[in-house]
Amino acid sequence: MPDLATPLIAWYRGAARDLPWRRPVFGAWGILVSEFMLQQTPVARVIPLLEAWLDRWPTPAALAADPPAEAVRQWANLGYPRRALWLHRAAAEIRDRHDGVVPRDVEALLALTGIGDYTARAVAVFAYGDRHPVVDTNTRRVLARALEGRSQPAPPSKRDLAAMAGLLPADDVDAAIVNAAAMELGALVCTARTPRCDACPIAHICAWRAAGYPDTGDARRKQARYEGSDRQARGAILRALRESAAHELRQDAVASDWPDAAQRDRALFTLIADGLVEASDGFLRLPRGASA
DNA sequence: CAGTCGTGGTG
DNA sequence: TCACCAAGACT
Repeated sequence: MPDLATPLIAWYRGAARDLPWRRPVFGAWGILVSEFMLQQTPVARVIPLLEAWLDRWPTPAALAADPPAEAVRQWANLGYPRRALWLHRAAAEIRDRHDGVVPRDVEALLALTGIGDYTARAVAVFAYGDRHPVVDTNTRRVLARALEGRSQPAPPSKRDLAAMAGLLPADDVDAAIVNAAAMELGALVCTARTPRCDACPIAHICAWRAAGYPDTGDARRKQARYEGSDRQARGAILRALRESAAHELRQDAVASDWPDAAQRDRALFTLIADGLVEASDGFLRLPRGASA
């Protein structure tokens, strides 16, 4: 196994972006919120909304004290609005189970709503400095190329965690940097479309480069078309509710111009099932929560 | 395991 | 122009 850690650490020192959540004082809650927002949403779109979020809700308890509707509205156009609901639930769980303190233990983090293998370890490592493998889509691509000689990674797997764990130095601080550096390399250099191999600090040990950059195929799931999809219909309904000054709309007026009425109704049904929308007496609202 | 879930920038 | 892509998680 080639040593990736040493060149990655050296490269990261000089090339890492100055991102808000990397500031030493950012705090575990800020890290947690940033990780929720970064799930499938690009960094540049997250930064302004993250800062607004933390200005409004500087602690988990502050967020949990407001109704989920406020979280969904503040989420704005980040996409996948279930994440706003889940972040609100996680905040309440942190208040109720952990005295309002973001837990440090990976198992406790995994038990929170909306937190999976990536986010749990990202918080434990980047907020608390513990030694765990953190594997995101960037890291999987870097390892697929450098170690397996593939052009694109296989679908996510539990094996990814073990593979990354095997690359981490013994020291906690160094291990955290290697985790961050692998992600950063994938984001800046070892990119999905046009990798900048001339600027890569591990090009000399890259199996994909040694093999002549073969196209090994792409086993990733392809995204469904968005235009005309149920997701677009859901987005239109939720946008109308977010932007409603009265915080409610007549059900027969929401997305009334949507071309496919059956699709609109189906989208609304799933939004209600997801807890993103509440319906009563002919009106739709964002969720106000169980307690008054 | 495979399907589902937003939104906007970009090559 | 339009398909691809983006610090995933849940069912």
